Amino acid sequence: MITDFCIIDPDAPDDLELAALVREIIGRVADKWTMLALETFGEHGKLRFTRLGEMMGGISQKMLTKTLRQMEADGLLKRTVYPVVPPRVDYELTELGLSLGAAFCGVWIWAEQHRETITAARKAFQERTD
Amino acid sequence: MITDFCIIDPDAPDDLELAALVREIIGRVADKWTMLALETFGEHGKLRFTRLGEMMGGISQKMLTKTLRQMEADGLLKRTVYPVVPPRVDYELTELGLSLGAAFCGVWIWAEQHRETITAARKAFQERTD
DNA sequence: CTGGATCCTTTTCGATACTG
DNA sequence: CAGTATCGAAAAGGATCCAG
Repeated sequence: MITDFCIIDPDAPDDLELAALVREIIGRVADKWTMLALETFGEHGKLRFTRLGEMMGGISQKMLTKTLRQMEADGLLKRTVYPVVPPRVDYELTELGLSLGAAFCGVWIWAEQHRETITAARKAFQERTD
Repeated sequence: MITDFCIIDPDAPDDLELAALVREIIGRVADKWTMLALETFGEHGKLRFTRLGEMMGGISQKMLTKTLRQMEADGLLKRTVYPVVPPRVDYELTELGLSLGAAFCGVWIWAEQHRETITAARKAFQERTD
């Protein structure tokens, strides 16, 4: 499937089911809030719920909860609950989460490197379609 | 921003505005249909509207149009209209589009390599939260 | 402090019908 | 063939209130 863009494990199965799974996985991790969380954890390491929300900026607590649950379910995040009152919960990336952050670097770098080209393309397209 | 995951151009500006732009760009290109289109073009090169829709499978013509317009606006895609009847329109990736496909390889490979780990994590999480 | 539950608004998306 | 236009269903997302 990906063979035109990159060298890939030739033994990897190449059926529709796998492609669907891979896309489903990417669809989840490529989520706006997931990426932002990944970035925030990458910068600050272990974080508590409220602090994380502040660092991410603009996320509602509902979305924060949902994002964290999803990342935890996918094994990207480790959640540690301290049985104290008031409750304290720490979140930090797992090895898997860290490796995803690394994998995403290619795209982040691409976006940074080409941001001006893209902005220019958008402007040109905008003017072209009047 | 990304400095914890990868080595990055030290001269790159590092303000909130840039981060927002980069995230906005990634949010667009990490879209499900955009990624699928990228993959399909990577495999088959130049394609016509209807043919592309067939190759992508399951996409509505409305979403196909929207995805193609968006990619074209961002400079990922070149659209060629032949003034014939019935109309013929060819789409193919630009250099920028190809480079994005390459950048996404890291994530695709990550998803393929870790698909079983993720599936297992999901199952474990599911059973853990009963 | 950490979230679950609820309500409501906004956005997304598919299906359908229509045009040059 | 390659779209545009429109409608309604469904999902995403925000705001608020409440509980352990």
